[in-house]
Amino acid sequence: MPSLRDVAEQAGVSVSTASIALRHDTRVKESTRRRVLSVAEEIGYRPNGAARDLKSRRTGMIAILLHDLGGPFYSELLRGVSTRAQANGLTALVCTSALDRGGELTRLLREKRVDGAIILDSSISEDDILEVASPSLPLILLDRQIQHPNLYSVLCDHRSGAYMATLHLIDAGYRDIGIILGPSDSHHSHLREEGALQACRLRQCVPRPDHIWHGAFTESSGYQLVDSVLASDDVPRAIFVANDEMAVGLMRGLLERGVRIPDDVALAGFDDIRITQYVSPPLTTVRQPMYELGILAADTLMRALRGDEDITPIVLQTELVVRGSS
Amino acid sequence: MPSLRDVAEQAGVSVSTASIALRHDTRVKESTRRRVLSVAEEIGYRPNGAARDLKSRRTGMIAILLHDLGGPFYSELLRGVSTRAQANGLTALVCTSALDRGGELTRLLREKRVDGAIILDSSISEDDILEVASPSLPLILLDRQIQHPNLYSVLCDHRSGAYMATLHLIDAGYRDIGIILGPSDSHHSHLREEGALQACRLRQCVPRPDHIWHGAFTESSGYQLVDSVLASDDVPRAIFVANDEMAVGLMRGLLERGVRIPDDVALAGFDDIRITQYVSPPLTTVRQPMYELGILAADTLMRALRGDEDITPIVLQTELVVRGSS
DNA sequence: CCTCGCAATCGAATCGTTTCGATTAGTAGT
DNA sequence: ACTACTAATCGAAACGATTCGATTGCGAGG
Repeated sequence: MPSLRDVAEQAGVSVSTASIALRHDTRVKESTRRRVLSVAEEIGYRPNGAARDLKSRRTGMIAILLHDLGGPFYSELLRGVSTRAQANGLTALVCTSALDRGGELTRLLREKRVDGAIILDSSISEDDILEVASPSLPLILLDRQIQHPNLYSVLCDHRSGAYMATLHLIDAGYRDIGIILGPSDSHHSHLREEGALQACRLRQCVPRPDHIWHGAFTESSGYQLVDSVLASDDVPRAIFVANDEMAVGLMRGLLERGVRIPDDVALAGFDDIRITQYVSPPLTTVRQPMYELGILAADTLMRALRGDEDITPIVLQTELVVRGSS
Repeated sequence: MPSLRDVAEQAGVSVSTASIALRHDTRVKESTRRRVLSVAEEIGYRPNGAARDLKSRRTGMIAILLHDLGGPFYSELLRGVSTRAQANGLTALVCTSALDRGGELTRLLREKRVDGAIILDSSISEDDILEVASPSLPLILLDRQIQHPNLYSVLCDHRSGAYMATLHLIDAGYRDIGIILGPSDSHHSHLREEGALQACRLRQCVPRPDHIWHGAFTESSGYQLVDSVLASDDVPRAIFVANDEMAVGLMRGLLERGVRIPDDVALAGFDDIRITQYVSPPLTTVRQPMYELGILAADTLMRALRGDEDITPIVLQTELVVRGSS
């Protein structure tokens, strides 16, 4: 409630002096500075963020836009981003769009209540992104690329991850490969499909078309696919599943039918979500370096905020994690 | 970049008219409203949040303060909060304090960049909370109580949850109970201990003092406790573990030692984190209704923002989830 | 004694909205 | 033709900080 003006009056100085005194500026005499500080303390002065932001044209805050918090690795991502944000004196906020369609875009980005943002949310349209990006609001896109001077990209190499996982299955002796993908309009699904097929081509064991299925990237969709998979006259000996959620669901279904893993069917997933370590057998999967992704995304944002205009995309490699399912 | 003034000039109206025109106020003629709107669109006008907040003294944003995002149920909590926030035209932000000690308190709360906040983070000190709470910044505390006119509490009944779980173990025939708690300075650990002991007293099977252990609420600390537990000359037949992380760790340790669950030792945990469903056997546990907690917290915040001064704490009940481990 | 330079402080403009009381125009009533 | 009223619009004052050029006071140098 008390404003800088109240502090100034009670300390017997002008508002401008009070302002710089609070910022420990050397231009004020030590004695006045102490006086201002003690008055501020005494009357419970708190700077008003809105006023400061308005005048200084920066907020000291950055946003991380996610679709929802359910994602398994968001905590690691955020840890990476926070680390760097704090080192640069910024505060990182997380905002989800799943339930607040557009609200967060308007409040945070359109109305510039943050200095920049990191976006990992394929449900936000390209148009919306293009609309809000500006020289004073650089955006870092994760796992997505849009050509624009104020859009920077940090990508994970999903293709090579899927390639490694599939190659691993093949080279473990399972030449009869099946593939379970996500929704056909999913960019990630598409990339992972390409990687998997590339490995198959290399080893000359491209799966039959009816050994490629599509799920919804959810556990239950994986579970439901078990019928289709087992219905095949010639069940594949190994399956690359394009994400762990589906892989876990499928695994549950297979075990219920008495299929032994990896003896009857080997599995590999993608994402390295936490439960992959706890299912039995533990699931072979592909890890995305989310912490590093956060670090790089934040660093890129800092660069952008400093005016760096190099928008060359940064690509991170994934890591194959071999466990009992293969 | 373009401001309301630019819009007004180009549309040939005053700034004040432009302002209300953009808000679809009926005081402006339909024709001018359209003109203003089209000019705004044309020159890419975007309202400046800081200016708006400064003048209107509200931001339309609320914050959820968590220690970190690693927590298993935060996504449910956030979903609850978001639902209600959106229904009231507010945007919910998540902010973690683990890495940004104090920064988020200053930027968001002290400098009032949000209208209110929901706090679930025992690492934020009572002093800090008391310092920032004010009539214009109501705070909702989850699982914590502080007496203050602008602090509202929503609590989960951890005690009765622990009571139910322990009673369930005893009534399943295991009279020889062990208890694994969290750090002794943890409020949650203390509440859960009370509940567990209350059940034991009721059934007259209070555990021996050396059958009560303390961990760190982490999986690895649970794993490490397996030695102490098995070292006992008289291993308890059932163990109530004060959180699932430790329970899962302990379970892993026990299985490695060839202990059968629940035949040799029965287990119950607390929290109902996701992996409890995937470990074998699935873990009996206590579910906190995080979605409902989010809903209630948000509703309480809305009440507070409307000036309601009733700070009577709200208490939510937990739910026992019986699975294979008991 | 006068001026110069420096340190300390001040005043006023500014950021971009919102809001409220004042003004103008237009219409209707008598 | 004049007032009364409403509808539409305007002007100016906030909101609370920052910032920059201007001012004051004072000791040193000539």
